Amino acid sequence: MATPRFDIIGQAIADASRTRMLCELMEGRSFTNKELASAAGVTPQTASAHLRLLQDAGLVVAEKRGRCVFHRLSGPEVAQALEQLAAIAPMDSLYRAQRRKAGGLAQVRSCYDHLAGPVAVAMTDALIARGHLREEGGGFHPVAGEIWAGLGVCLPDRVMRAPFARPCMDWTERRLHIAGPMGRQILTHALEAGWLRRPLRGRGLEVTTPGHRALAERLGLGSALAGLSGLKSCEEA
Amino acid sequence: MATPRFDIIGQAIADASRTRMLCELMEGRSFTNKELASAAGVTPQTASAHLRLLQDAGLVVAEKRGRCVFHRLSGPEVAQALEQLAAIAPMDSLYRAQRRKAGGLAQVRSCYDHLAGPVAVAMTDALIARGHLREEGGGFHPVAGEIWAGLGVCLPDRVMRAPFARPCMDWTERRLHIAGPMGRQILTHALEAGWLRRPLRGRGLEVTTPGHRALAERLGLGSALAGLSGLKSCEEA
DNA sequence: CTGAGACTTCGGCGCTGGGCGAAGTGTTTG
DNA sequence: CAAACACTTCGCCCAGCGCCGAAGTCTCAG
Repeated sequence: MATPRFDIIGQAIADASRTRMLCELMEGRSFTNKELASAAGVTPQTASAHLRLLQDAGLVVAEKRGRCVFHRLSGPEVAQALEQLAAIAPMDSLYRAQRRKAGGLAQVRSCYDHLAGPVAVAMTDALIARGHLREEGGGFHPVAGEIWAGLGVCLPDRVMRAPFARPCMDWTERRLHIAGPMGRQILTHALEAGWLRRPLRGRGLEVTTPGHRALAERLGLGSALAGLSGLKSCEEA
Repeated sequence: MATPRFDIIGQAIADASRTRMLCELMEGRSFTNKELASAAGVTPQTASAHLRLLQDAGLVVAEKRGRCVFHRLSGPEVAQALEQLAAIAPMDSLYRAQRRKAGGLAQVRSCYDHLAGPVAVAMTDALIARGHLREEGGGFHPVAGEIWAGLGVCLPDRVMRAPFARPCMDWTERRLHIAGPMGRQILTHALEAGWLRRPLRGRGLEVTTPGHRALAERLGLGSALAGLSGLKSCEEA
């Protein structure tokens, strides 16, 4: 029989430790062996074996700089496939408790190359409610040019000609939100405009004061952002 | 850490036998234990264990009718996730040889709920070349109404209002083709109009004589269909 | 009722693979 | 050069799982 070798990918993601590493890597940044070992709760030598396996499966690429090795997902297709899996995978049972404890954790975060978390879902809802975006047939369609006006963003023609919004199932919200090229542009712009900032330490993204104002004024997200003023990223224990 | 349990899905697809079963199930129909055991090359009792596992992972549902149990993928999300994985998974090395031997096998087939195979790819290309479909930002966009005229198909308003075409990476061609709601409509129509037929035995779909004529005249696919006249589905060995 | 067929359960075998401690390699710092 | 550090390799232990033969359950045909 002619078959794609799902099993090779399956082997790679079949282990809980590797799953945790991949979830970490979904943030889009590079991570060192040590960071990923800590995220997975194993020793560095075990993590090393896992990462080698993930590399062999083609999910992860490594780059050596000095005495450090930086690992990241090998491409957007991988992130997209993992997202798709997350849509059908059960959630970690520890999740709900942890989320309560962690508070603001993951309110805003990056999902490989676009925004995710409750705020991203709220943004998508607001864009639809205001007529800037249309949901149909399982996809998001921008109402020509409108979406950019809604965000108050000026974008290059190249992007205007390819404003395709791929839906993405959020891990925590289980709701669709904007991914794809448009999602990437929104994240990029939000970072460039200073609405969001990657904190030096820890996970997630910080909403800056101008970011608060912009999202509240342009999309009416004041209430969704209510608990976030001065939000610092939260660490576990 | 809050994580989706990729590993549960991973465990389920981590085995080559289960991979073969899933590929079989991707056709979209229901299959019995015995059929799937044969497809995977294992005994029925082993297949039974595998299917139980796939069921526990939520990938497959079983329906008991009389003394037979029919298994099928639990939903479109599963098929979509598997497609996405196929895009990043290496192909079975036996594949190329088998494909040559099998000849017409898989020239046209269903991929869960839409068309796949070389002919589906050619259809997509033809629709783009003729201006009925636009590819941008990683998605396909119908040029309003035109695609249906191109296919000579009259479809309900409901579909016209939601003509979203999700791209799908074909297993064999490694090329994008039409999936999503539009893909489902195209497959449904092709079956209803008698252009395609599910053979009683064997895999894939048959292109009927009217189907040949319709695709050649409307989309200029005469050459793509050249080797297929009177095509019967091919069995292995 | 009896036999055949589809499927599942059970038990046992053998292999694979995750885990860590200890030791090794290469790089940066002092 | 020596010490610190990041990472990898090696060797070992043990749990888990794929596989099949044999036996059991359920359903249908005669």
